[in-house]
Amino acid sequence: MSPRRAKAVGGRVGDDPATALREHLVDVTEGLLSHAPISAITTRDIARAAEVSDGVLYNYFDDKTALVLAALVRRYQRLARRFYDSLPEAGSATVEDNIVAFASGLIDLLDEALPTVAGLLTEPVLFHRLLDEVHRGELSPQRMQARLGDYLREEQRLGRLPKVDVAPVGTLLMGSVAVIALSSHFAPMPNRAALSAGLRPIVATILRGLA
Amino acid sequence: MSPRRAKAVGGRVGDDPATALREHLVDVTEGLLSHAPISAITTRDIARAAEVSDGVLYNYFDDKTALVLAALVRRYQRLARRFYDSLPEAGSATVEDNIVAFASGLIDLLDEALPTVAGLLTEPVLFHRLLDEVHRGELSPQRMQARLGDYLREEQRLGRLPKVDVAPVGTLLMGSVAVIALSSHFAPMPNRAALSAGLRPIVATILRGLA
Amino acid sequence: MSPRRAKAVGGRVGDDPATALREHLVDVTEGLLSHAPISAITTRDIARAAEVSDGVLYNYFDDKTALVLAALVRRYQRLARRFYDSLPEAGSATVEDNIVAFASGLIDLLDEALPTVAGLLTEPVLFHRLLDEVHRGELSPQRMQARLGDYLREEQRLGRLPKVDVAPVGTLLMGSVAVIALSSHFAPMPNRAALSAGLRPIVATILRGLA
Amino acid sequence: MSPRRAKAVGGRVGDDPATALREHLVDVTEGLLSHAPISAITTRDIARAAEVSDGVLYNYFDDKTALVLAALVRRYQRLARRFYDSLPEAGSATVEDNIVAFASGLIDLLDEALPTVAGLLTEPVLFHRLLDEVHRGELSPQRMQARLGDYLREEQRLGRLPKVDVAPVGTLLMGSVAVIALSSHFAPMPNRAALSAGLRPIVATILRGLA
DNA sequence: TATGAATGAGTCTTCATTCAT
DNA sequence: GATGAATGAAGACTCATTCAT
Repeated sequence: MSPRRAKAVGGRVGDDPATALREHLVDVTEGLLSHAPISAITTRDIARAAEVSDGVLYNYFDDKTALVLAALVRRYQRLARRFYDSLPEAGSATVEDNIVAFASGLIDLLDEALPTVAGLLTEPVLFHRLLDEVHRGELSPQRMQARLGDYLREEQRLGRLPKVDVAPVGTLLMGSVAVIALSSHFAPMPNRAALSAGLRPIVATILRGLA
Repeated sequence: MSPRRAKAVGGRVGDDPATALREHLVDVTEGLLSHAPISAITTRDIARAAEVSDGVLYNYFDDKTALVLAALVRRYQRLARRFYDSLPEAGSATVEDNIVAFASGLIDLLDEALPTVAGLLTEPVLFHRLLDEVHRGELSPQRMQARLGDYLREEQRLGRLPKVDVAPVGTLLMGSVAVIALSSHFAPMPNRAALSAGLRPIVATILRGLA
Repeated sequence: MSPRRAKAVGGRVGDDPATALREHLVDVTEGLLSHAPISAITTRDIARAAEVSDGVLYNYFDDKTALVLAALVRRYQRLARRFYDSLPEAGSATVEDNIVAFASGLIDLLDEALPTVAGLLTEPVLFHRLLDEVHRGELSPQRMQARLGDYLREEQRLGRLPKVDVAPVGTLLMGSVAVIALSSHFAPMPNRAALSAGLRPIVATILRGLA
Repeated sequence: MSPRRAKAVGGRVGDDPATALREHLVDVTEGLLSHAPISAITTRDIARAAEVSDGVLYNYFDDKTALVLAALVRRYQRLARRFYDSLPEAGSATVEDNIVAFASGLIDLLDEALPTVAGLLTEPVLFHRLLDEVHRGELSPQRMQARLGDYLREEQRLGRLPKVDVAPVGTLLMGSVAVIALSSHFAPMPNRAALSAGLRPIVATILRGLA
């Protein structure tokens, strides 16, 4: 019953052990977020998964919400980073292929993020705090749309795209992608393969619309 | 221990009073659905809001879930009905105006439905039961998309639209609308007016893409 | 919603209809007692089974307990009556056969009564009120034991049984029967056939003990 | 909202305090079992009686059922142990005295166990789980009957009992004892003294029956 | 007198949070 | 700092009983 050391922190060499435990809790919570809706994750689940006692979390976070928020931010950043890293370079391949690639990246992103986001809409407080955090950072959603705009304008500069307003492309593409990703969750018989296949004609239509 | 008469049922003239309370409960629950995520609505909240005792709901529904389901179905039908009633006739006005009108209706629909739908993703059982109910009815989501297709084909017959495949239009339009509706929830400072304004160039781009 | 006649009372010709409904409730409740433990029978179950409204029972009984008590008394009397009617006559067949017959009747009685009695021990109030009722009547359990005594003394008078004290026979027989009946409920693998078969050697032992 | 230390655990010196509370809960529940039928014991009653908060029981048991089961097993073992410890040795005193002693022990056992056992018949799940537990242990009911058989055969070997089949003795004795124990519950005015007094002639009759 | 909807106390169970050790 | 048992407010649901009609 006397205080014991946390068992499973491990701690990367050179890290402050206290910080290490904090990070460990966030990691573990982030992991749980992919498997269950927030409301179904209990503090005990987290403690068990982290192989740590029930009470520790309160040594590092004000409450459960604060921990979950930290995990959500981390999750968002991981997904956003992966998305950014997969973006094509202007001038390479064909414009259509590149836009399809961009859309595919978005689908992957949404596909993973949607369940979590959906679960979040259930917790307005958490949700708005997450938005605040996320918009503060350099990987904000706004910048994701802007990035597509940058790419398109670069292609216009390279003469591979007519010089018209490219703003609607963002909305059209994001939207189509969202429909596709959502459909795979909503449809009575999810058929993501077919929907993904539908991506190319959609991109083609958008590109024709730019002409 | 001392039963009393229900206080707030009121009852529309000519209604079966028993049915009246059942409807009252559904009404009240539907109302609560707009203000709070499903998981945050307790049976007590419902009873309080209905000014009725804690146990009544079980006189009319098997379950909290059954009541909530009834309220969701009602909500869906109300929104879908409003949407259908706002649809333009082929041949009237301009095609672009009509599609913008269609999209506006969708935005209104999604705007109200999204929080509820999102909250539903957390409750798979309820969600699938709602889908079953909703697909059984005449206002099913499928028919909503089909309706746009019908309209576009009618305009093709009238010669106001080129005779190409109109399928992508559905996805593009639904998607853009979803983005716009979602943005109003995600953005730190929702600016729906501006987003709605962006609708016309988007529709224009889609129409050009059909040419 | 206006008062209606009870639907399913039927009423034997010439009966006071009010009494008829009272009896009907008792009948129905008695029926339910064979199928479920008392604590699992709700007033609603009774009303449903009687095809009568939820509240009627309170027009004829102080509360649920009073109705159930009436049903228990009726049940007891029915079983006891059946038992009495199956008793052998002194002088007929053989003494051993007659005692076996007596024991068989007891087994049948206990077999039906045990679940109900067991369920009763859960409700001390009800239980003691039932005992009071039952001991007041002419079919009291005491008289059941006495009846065996009467039979045995009659056989002694007929010279078919040695003239010793027959009092222990009652306890021995009732007890063995109880063990047999109970075993069929308690045993992990009830094997009533085998136990019933064991009856004859037991009776033989008892008779030898009387010599 | 404001957790406090458990008040009444006390803890026997040297015990693991966690185990102490678990045991305390079982003790308290066992105590309640003697005073009230299982179905009338609420989790709150237990918590109150243990002077502990409503939720603790779920820190140690899956279920109310699990706790009650533990208490029942304990109760059974306590009673069975007492019974075994009171059994006579073959060869000592007289055979009749010894069998009377055996029967007295059984009466004591049944007297305490009957109300609980009866209440159990109402809860089939609990009942079968208890049987499983109890049959697994070394104090199983089967061994109780076997024990009497062992004793009688030992007396036969010592020449103090005729060498006939002793099987019926078990049923006869157990049964008579059951009748006596039951009578003390069924009779309007329990008169256990008188009934116990009736034991000797019964045993005498049984022994004569063996000759 | 019969109806049956309404009542609400009471049941079991969960879980974020605290705090003595 | 770490522990993890204890807390107790809630939550969904049941059901004997009442009473306006």
